[in-house]
Amino acid sequence: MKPEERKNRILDCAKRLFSKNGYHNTQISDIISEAGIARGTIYQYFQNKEDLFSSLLDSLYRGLEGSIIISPEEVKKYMARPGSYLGYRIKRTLEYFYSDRDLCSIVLRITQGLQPEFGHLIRRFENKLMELLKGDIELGKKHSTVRKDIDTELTANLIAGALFRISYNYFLSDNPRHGRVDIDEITEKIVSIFMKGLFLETS
Amino acid sequence: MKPEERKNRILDCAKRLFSKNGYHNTQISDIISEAGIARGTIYQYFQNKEDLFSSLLDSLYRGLEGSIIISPEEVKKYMARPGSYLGYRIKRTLEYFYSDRDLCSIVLRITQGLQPEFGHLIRRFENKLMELLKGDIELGKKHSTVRKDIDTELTANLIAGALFRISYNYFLSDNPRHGRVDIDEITEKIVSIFMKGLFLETS
Amino acid sequence: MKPEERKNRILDCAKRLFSKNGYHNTQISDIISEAGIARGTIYQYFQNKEDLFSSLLDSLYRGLEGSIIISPEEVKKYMARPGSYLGYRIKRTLEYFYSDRDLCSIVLRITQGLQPEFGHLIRRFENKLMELLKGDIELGKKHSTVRKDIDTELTANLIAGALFRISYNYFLSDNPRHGRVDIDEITEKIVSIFMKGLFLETS
Amino acid sequence: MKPEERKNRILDCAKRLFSKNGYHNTQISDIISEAGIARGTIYQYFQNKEDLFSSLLDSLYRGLEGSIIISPEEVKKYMARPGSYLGYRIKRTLEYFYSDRDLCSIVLRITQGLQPEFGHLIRRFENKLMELLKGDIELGKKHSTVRKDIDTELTANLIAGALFRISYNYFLSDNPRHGRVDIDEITEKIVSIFMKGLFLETS
DNA sequence: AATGAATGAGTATTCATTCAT
DNA sequence: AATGAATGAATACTCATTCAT
Repeated sequence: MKPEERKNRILDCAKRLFSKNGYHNTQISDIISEAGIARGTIYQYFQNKEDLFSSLLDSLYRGLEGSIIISPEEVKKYMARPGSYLGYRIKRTLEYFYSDRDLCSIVLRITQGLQPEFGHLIRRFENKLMELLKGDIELGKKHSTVRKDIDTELTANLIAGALFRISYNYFLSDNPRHGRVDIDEITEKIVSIFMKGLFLETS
Repeated sequence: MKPEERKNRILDCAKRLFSKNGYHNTQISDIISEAGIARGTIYQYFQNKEDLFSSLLDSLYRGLEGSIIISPEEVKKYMARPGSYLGYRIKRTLEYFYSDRDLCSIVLRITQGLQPEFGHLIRRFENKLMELLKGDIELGKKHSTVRKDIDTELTANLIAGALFRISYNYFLSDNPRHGRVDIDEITEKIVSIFMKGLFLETS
Repeated sequence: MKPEERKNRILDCAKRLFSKNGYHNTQISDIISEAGIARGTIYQYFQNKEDLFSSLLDSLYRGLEGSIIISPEEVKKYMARPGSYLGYRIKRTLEYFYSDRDLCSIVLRITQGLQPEFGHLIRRFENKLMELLKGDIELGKKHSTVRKDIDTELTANLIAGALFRISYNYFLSDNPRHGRVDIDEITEKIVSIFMKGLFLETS
Repeated sequence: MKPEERKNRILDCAKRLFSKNGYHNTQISDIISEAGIARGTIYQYFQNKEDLFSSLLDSLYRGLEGSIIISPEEVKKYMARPGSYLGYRIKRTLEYFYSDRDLCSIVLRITQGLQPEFGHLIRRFENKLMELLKGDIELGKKHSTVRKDIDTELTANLIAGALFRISYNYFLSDNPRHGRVDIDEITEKIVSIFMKGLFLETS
């Protein structure tokens, strides 16, 4: 097995274990026995447990960037109709979390109770999504598809929180839903709420 | 100092420390030195660290129940206008988290990465809110103030996620906002989004 | 057993083991099994292995100060005849090392190859003796009992080196001499060399 | 690079590192990175770390033998005047240590705290010097240049201890003296003490 | 001969919990 | 009830050595 392969194998096993048991309840011993390597080997690739976890977060983050960024062509395409653009963003975000349950668990759950030493790495995920959402909202305001009186920051938080919780609750294996999850359907439902609101018109 | 007092003192110190440092990074040593008691004393009141944390979650949970449940009279009062009822629920929920930053940190952050051993205790908070929100939505549907085509479960998750994130981001001391937070204002903004949606009517 | 007793017991066992096996070849495990205590107990009294060793050096050093300092009355008493004062100093120094073979081994042997982190503590022993010897020589020059043309620093080094080596070679248990060592006799021989030199007068 | 060259290069780097950091604080990693070779290569030339250190001591010892042995012709030459012979021995010994600071540090410092496993190799240095010094003294006694009443063994230890300490303190780079060290001057001062003693004649 | 990734025994240290006083 | 010294299982990390390439 080549070094690069082995490193990825370690990261992979670590991802599974961290996602299942959390940072503190995952021991180096667990990781090496899962990966089928010797105790010392792990320290050839990572300085220590913290560095391993950081590296893992790093690799997950790189996946995020690739997944949820929308290209200029796509922007044009989806900008036409209000809601269609937001829907696309939502769908892409849900797809990111849906694509990898372990990732989802680590980013949305494991990561949360950790110490400031990981703070920076942890925030990157939400900061990135927040940044994109705020950009989307501002863009919408500029194009006059989004109401100008809404609070950008608060709304971005509202959407992000909604997406995190829905991802967490619908995608994680230990919170199983009956049948397969249909992201298009969920997206549509969410967009519908943000399009029309919750309430009937009380003309 | 009376036993009951002492127990509360321990819980209080533990709350501060857990909220700041997390479960694993808070040591018994920290708690006893913060509480000014002897090492053994803590075990007179709690079986072990886990029991102490559970007891703490218990006491926080009892506060939740008292805070966000809406009495039948209030239901009547707020049911009249669509949105006013939801707004009231949102406000009460935000107030609950705003009232105690440590509580907010523990419930929304510290608790997240923990092991299944706490799972049950942890879920109670969100389950309670979810139950109430779902009830609200169903009630709204029955009274024909809420659109019948929305997905109750998903919408409850959406609202809960939004409220959690907003609480976390606006109330916690280490995520400071400029100036004091105005819950009424935040509530109004959130309600507005759920009333009218995000978008301008495109005639 | 009282805490103070226990701490001394640990220091005592550590002294024996360090003196025999050196710093790096003495494990915490060795010390605790020698002292008959639990693994954690040692860390109640000392921060870590380094701190334990430092504390040990400290206590040995305090013994040195008590042993080789000569009171003003003694100075007067011995100052009368040249050589008698130096002899007294030599005797006191030899007695210090002779009194405790472990001390002797630690100060003269174990300590030598260690890292800068102990440098300060290690130097104290030789610095103290050097300081005293240099004082003695200067005093002798002032009283015109010592030749004014000798180099104080170099001579102090010469005497110190001689005393260290003789102590090490005559006193240490693993460098055994036949029969008991007679410090008075050794002292006399050393003084004789420094009194008359090594050589016959070749008048 | 030829094998022999490479082996010497390793020994050379090891010497520098051991002399600076001691045996236990010098890692194989340090040596290979200093020598610019691969980890495995070192084991082609030496069985293990202990063997490497032994080989190093061996090579240093061979230097000692070459340096401080005095040829029969020289014996004749210097035997004439008392003191001149001893002075020559002292000078040669000091020169040996002065010629190589790393050697000096290893022999006089690093080596000291080590375990019995090196005992034999370590003693060789001092044994050799002791053997020579004792021979010198006995020779002096035979030629009636040295006082017959002095204790050969003790005196040899005294001189050896003095030379070790003076070498260590005057030659090592981390115990710097102002200006360059003049071995002839030091030798002269030492010999003077052993010639005339320390004290003024109080006839 | 040279390489360097892999190995795993060895070690210091932590920290929740106990229990004699 | 309160104390705090003692406990020891658990754990991360090191580093000399090996061996397939």
